Amino acid sequence: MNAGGAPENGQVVIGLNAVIVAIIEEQPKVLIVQHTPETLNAQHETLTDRALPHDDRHEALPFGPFYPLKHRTLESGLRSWVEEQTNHEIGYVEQLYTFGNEGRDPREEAGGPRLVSVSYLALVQDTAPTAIETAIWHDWYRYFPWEDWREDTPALLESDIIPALRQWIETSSDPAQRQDRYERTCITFGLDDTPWNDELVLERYELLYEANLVTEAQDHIPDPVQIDFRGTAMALDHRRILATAIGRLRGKIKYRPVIFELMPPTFTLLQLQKVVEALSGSRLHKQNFRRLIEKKGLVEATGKIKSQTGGRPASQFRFRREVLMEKQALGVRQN
Amino acid sequence: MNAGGAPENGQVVIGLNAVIVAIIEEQPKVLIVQHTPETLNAQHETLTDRALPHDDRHEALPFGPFYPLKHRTLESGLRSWVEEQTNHEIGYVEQLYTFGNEGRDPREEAGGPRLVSVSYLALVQDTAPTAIETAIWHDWYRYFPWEDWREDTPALLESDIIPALRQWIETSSDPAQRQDRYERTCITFGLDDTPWNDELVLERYELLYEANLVTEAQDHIPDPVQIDFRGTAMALDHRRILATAIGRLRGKIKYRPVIFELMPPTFTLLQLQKVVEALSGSRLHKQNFRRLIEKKGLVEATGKIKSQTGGRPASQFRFRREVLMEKQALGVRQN
DNA sequence: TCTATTTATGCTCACTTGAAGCATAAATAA
DNA sequence: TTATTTATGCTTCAAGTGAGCATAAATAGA
Repeated sequence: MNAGGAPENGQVVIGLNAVIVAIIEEQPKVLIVQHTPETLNAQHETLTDRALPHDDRHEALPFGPFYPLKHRTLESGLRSWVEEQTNHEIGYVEQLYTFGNEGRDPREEAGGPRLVSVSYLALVQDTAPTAIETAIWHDWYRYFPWEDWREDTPALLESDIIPALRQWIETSSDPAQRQDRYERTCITFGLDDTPWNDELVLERYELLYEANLVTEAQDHIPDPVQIDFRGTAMALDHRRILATAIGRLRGKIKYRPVIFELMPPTFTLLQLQKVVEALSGSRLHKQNFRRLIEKKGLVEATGKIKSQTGGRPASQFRFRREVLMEKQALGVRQN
Repeated sequence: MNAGGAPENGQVVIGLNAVIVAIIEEQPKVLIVQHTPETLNAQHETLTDRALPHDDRHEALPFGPFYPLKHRTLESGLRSWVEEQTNHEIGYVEQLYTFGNEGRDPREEAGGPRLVSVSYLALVQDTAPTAIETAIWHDWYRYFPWEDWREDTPALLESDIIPALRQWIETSSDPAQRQDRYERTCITFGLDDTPWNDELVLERYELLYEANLVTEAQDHIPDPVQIDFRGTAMALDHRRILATAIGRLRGKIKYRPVIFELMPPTFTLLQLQKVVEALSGSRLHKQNFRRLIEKKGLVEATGKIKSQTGGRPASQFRFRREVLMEKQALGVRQN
């Protein structure tokens, strides 16, 4: 018997996962911790029932507990341990998704509780060093190299992923399934003239997973050389959560001014553009970008001028805090 | 001591809330159950600490338990009890939000577990009668009369809500707060030439809540005459969940073809338009709507023709199932 | 039967938005 | 000095959107 709830139907424990994003030197970074198999076992969900190879290479998202007696809300629980661990004030928090899949916690089989994880996206203001030594800021394209189109088409796509996907399409014996695979590949990976859609990060990852092209999907210990071949693998389903976060953020910046949560107090328009490009993984037309930003009225010139830009000095801008109120205030959509 | 988890930090129970939507006779409907105070106490979260008046008028969203030992995933748990209770196959399910606020379950104070509710939006295919006699399909504008702009501007807005909000703005003594209130009211309620944004359902409800203009926000037993004045009140924070669902759905139909989950297998373009209008609460330009739909290639003519339309017979269409795969396939955005 | 009314459907037009590029200004680097 | 880099203003062409005109084909009613 326990304190409350439906004991005969099993118990539940809640955990909080955070994708903590910052822009450091114009690159998109996520806070990553190194987990040992033991710490992982206690905490996370898997995308499948298969266990990951225990080879000590577990890069994982930070994970925190939810203490019902201490935290008034899920979000305040998240904020408290994230701010504690990162020394950053969190500007923006958004709930991503709640995972309740069976079979993530091995202790479940021994009658342990079901682990339900609520995942969050958090944006922090740049880069005071973190309090935890085990945590590192990693470029998020480390995990999704095919998502970075800032310098031309990612090489890995042409040389490896697209051919592998085409082969996966062809290996199906059922014509309807081939058709289905082909269409989904078109949409997500922009095959055959379909335009690339930067928001489909999760859909692309899931397609690769289904096609057995990422390490997490393999049920054998992978060849060490292969492990990081198509992006660095992560513990359990953390790469999936990260993909959710990136896709959500890419969509969000197009219609909400969340971008400023990642900016320093004052910046030039090119700096702003670089951050948008870092997140969306694509290049933007400079003149049109500034026209857009100025039209929206999201920023105002400080009157100051920044030299050492490598060229003509640029006006500095600041974000107009007022528009934060305007919940629907437009973002920086450019296409 | 209990079976697992962090007992010293309190326990947690998970519940599942569903906003089940169907279109019945071209009106947007949600499945509503009548709750007694007792059934409510055991289950839901409140927006504040204040209790609702116990006057037997509790219209509530269907609620179901999550059994970790029975349900592989949260979603399958939801599907199983919803399909059981409604006799409908659910075409589409989307997780909305997870609420973990303190103070919803009165038993918490007596050492009971924290109640965490995961809420879902479910779309069902029309209208076989439901299995539960206590459940009724209600027009969703019953709860948000100000959201229905299909026949001109809602009368309640001009006559009551806008004046009340203006007064609320003025009653603030702090000028900055007045400014803030004014701007938020402009954005959400389209004051002073700001255009009405159909997706801000939740933001509008929360503004009314903050301004003490909805029954749920009042901490006294309301005048019976007043209860349904600004839309029918719901139990606890269910009206808030419903607002989340409506806003999410209104946004979704603009870029994903979820609308077809609500349509019969075959339909005319006007029928499709009426459904979009019912959801978005606005009128659309007929010729432009059909141009849009035909351009997207989401539908195909069946070749058949429907008479008794009250005018010239119309071609019947069906949804092209193929495009369901195309996750990014465009929806029916018209503005 | 004739006519008003209703719905279906094709098409035009003005206007807005978006993508791309030209051109000039004002710094730094060599 | 000159090439290079960045900043910034402006134009042009194409595509998309909103609004309305016009015609077709049914029903409802006198």
